Amino acid sequence: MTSLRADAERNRRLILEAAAEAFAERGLDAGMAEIARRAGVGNATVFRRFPTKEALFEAILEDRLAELGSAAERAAEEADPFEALVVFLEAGAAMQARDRGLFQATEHHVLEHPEILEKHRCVVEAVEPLVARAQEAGVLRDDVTTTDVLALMKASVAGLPPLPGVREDGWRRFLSLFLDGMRPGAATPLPVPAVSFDDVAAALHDYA
Amino acid sequence: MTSLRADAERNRRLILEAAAEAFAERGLDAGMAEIARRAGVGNATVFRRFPTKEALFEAILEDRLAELGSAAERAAEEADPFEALVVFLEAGAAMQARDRGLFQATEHHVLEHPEILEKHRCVVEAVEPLVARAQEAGVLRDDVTTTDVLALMKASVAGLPPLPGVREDGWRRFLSLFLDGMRPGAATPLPVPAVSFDDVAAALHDYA
DNA sequence: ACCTGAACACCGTTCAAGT
DNA sequence: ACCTGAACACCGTTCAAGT
Repeated sequence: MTSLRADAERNRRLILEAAAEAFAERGLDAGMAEIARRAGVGNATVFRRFPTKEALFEAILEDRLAELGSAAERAAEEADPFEALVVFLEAGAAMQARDRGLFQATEHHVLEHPEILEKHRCVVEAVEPLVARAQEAGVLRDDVTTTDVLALMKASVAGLPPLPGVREDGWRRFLSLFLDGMRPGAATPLPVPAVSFDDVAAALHDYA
Repeated sequence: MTSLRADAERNRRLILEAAAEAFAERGLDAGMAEIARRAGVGNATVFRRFPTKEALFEAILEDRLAELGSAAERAAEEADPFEALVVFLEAGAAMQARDRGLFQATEHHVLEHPEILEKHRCVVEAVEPLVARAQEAGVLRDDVTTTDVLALMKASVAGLPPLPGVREDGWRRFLSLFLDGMRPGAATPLPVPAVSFDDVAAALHDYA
C-alpha cells in the first residue's frame, strides 16, 4: 500500500480508468478481460492489483460515493433550502443515470463491504443537514427521512430502463413528481415506517 | 406446440414451476443447473423445452405480465377512481417485491422479444382506463401518463434493496409519496416530456 | 419422441514461467 | 517486484448415446 513501482502504479491507474468506463457503460456485466484489454495490460495483471472483480468495482464505487458526498456539500451552499435538496438530488440522479455500475451497486452485495458501508454512511451524514434545513424551513414534510430522500433519488432513475434512444434524463420527470409529493402541502400520512441506514446496515450484517 | 407426450408435458410443467421459484428468489442469476435439479430432470431436458435461459424466463414473464393485466382489470371495478389506481399499483408493486425476476425484467433485453412487448402493451392498455378515469374525476393530475404510472410502480419497489431483514413492503412508503405528488393539488410543472410506450418500443427496435 | 451425462465455450480466477 | 499467456473452475449450451 505504501508505494508501488512506477510502472505498476501506472498500470493500476490505467486499470481503474478502464474499469470505471466499462462499469459505467455496461454495469457489472462488464468483463474482466475487456477491462484488461482496455487498460492495455494482461488479464492477470488486473487480478494482481485487485484480488477480485468485486474488489475492483468496490474501489471505483468508493470514489463515486465520495463524489456523491461532495455533491451534497456543494448543494448545502444553495441559499434556498428546498433548492439545495433539488440540486443534490439532480446531481446524484444524473450520476446514476450516467453510470450503470453506480446504479446497480445499491442492489448488490458490495454494500456489505465495511469500507463501502462507511462511505455510504458519510453520504447519509452529508445529506442529513439538507433534509433538516428544508424541514426547519417548512418546505419539506416532517415525516420523510434522509433515507427516504436517497431512496427516491434512486427510484427516480429506476423508473425507466436505460436504453439508447430513450432520453437519458427521463428521471427528471419522476424526481419532479416525487418532489411534489414531498412538499408539506401535499402530505398524506405515510403507511409504513421509514427504513433507517442502521436498519440496512444491520440487515447486511446478518445477511453476511 | 400441439401436444407433448404425457411425460414430457409433466416435465415441462415441473421445469416451469422450478424456474418460477428460482427466478422469483434469486432473479436472473438463478442457474439452469439449479432449475433442472429443482425440477428433478437432467439439465439437457430443460434446454429441450426452452432453447435458451432467456426463453425460459420469457415464458414465465409472459404469465406475470398477464397477471399484471388482470390486476388492472380487477382494480377497474373499484368504485372510487383514485382507489382503483391505488389498488392496481399496490398489487403490481407487491408482485415485483415478491418476484425478483419480474422486477429485473424491466431493465433486461427480454423486453425486446415481440411476445413480451405485446404483453407489455396489453398491460399498458389495461392501465390506461384507470388513468383516464382518475383524470376525468379530477383526482389525478392531467400531465401524468400511463407510462408514468407504471414507471412509478417500479420506482417504488426500486427505492430499497431487497434484503432479508428489511421490511418487504418498504415500497408502500415510496408509493405513498408518489401518490401524494400525483394528486392535482400538489402539481408543479413537469420538467421533461413523458416517454410513451411507443418510444420505448421504437428504442428497443433500433437497439436490436 | 424424449431423456440424459458428458463435452464445449466463455468468463472469473490462479499458476508457472518470464523480465 | 511485476508482468503475462496458459491452465482451471463454473455455468449456459450442445451432442451422442440411451430408452
